[in-house]
Amino acid sequence: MVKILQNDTSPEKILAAAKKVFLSKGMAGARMQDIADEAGINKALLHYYFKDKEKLFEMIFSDASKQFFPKIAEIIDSKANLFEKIEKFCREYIDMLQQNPYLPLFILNEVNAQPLNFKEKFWKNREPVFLKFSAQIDKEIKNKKIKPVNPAHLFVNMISMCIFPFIGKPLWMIVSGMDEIQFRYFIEQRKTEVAQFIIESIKK
Amino acid sequence: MVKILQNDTSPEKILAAAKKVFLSKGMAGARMQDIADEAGINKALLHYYFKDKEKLFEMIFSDASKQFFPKIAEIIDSKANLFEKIEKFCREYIDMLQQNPYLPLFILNEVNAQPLNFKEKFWKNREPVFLKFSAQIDKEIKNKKIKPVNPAHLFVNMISMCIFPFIGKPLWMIVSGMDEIQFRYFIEQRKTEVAQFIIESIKK
DNA sequence: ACCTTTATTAACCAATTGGTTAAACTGTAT
DNA sequence: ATACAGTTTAACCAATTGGTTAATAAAGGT
Repeated sequence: MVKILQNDTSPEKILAAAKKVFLSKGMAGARMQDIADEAGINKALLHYYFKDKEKLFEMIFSDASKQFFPKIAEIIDSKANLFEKIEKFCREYIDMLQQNPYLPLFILNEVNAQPLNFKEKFWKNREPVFLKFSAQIDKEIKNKKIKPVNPAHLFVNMISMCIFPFIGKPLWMIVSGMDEIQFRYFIEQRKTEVAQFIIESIKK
Repeated sequence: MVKILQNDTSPEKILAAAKKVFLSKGMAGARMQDIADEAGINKALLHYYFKDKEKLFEMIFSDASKQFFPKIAEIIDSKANLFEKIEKFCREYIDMLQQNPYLPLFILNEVNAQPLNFKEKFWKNREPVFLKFSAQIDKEIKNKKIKPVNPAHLFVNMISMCIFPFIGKPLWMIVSGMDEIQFRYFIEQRKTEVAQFIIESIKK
């Protein structure tokens, strides 16, 4: 079932189609013909506007990166106290992933496939977001606001619980017997459940 | 760098090579010629012993499933108390993943790509592992041993924190600046840290 | 109207890739 | 030695696929 996109310029149609195909099939599984069909245009136009598959993929990946990463830094940098930040992060990040459920698997597949390529092209001049987070945790520990926990594990735990359910969605639906509507509600709950779970664990 | 396997029968060499290639490249990215090279044999032998790419892939996937899933049920079913079970699960499951770090991304990519196919071929007659876990949680809540938590979220949280670090490994190494040795130590810590983090959150 | 540039397409091309074949090789039983 | 079954290989084949080309259509300026 190919849904042809209308009302946009050709490059826009191509990007929308490429995003859809690359995010669900990945670089290796995506077919240029499928992207052209999805966009409702001739395959040659893909090369006319974007040179080749790799360039088109990089375009999509770059876009996806901008959704996936800056959101984390943005909240870590904000001026809320720790618990508020944790709540805000879990709520907003899970919400963003709910609207882009294929993002995590897409990004992580590519980073795993070519870590060095990713580091050089997409991780130059990034803010040291984890160091900031870590520093704040250490401060809160020193001020006796939270138990002495390892910031690295806390950070990874939080990220894991936010992201993984989207990667494991179809498996979890099979295991739990949930349907689409129940899963949607389950994710809705997690927007507050995850932060609560974390805070319960680290609060004094 | 192709390392040719020796001392085994051809089918064994093929399976070992196929596992290596499929787990790191996935179905779409894997090449039959690469598998043959890795096994140090002629490509035609792949078809002689395993018919075609799909059959060979299913062989590997079936094997991987047997590592990935039964381990969960095994521990959930054991006769320990809840906290011991959580500790045992996190320790043993993370340990297993440490020895098979590509397993999660491999399994989850395939399940996401073809959920129905997975359900029919690999999830028939499985034990209702989540229901058992859920029942035990409800019992512990009723007996006032732990806070009233939602078993579904608890289960997904635990699985997420165990599995995700292996999917996000290269990204986390870039973000945190860890090298291989540090990451290994980080995982070693998580074998106890994750369970502790969970128990701190739910204990009364 | 006419020309020029840009956009779009059908047809085509070359490389890759999964899979086949027929011949050669290896070991074993007679 | 010979026959025979199972094993292995080089060469080949057909389909797929990323990418090109040359011709056509559309748009814009004069």
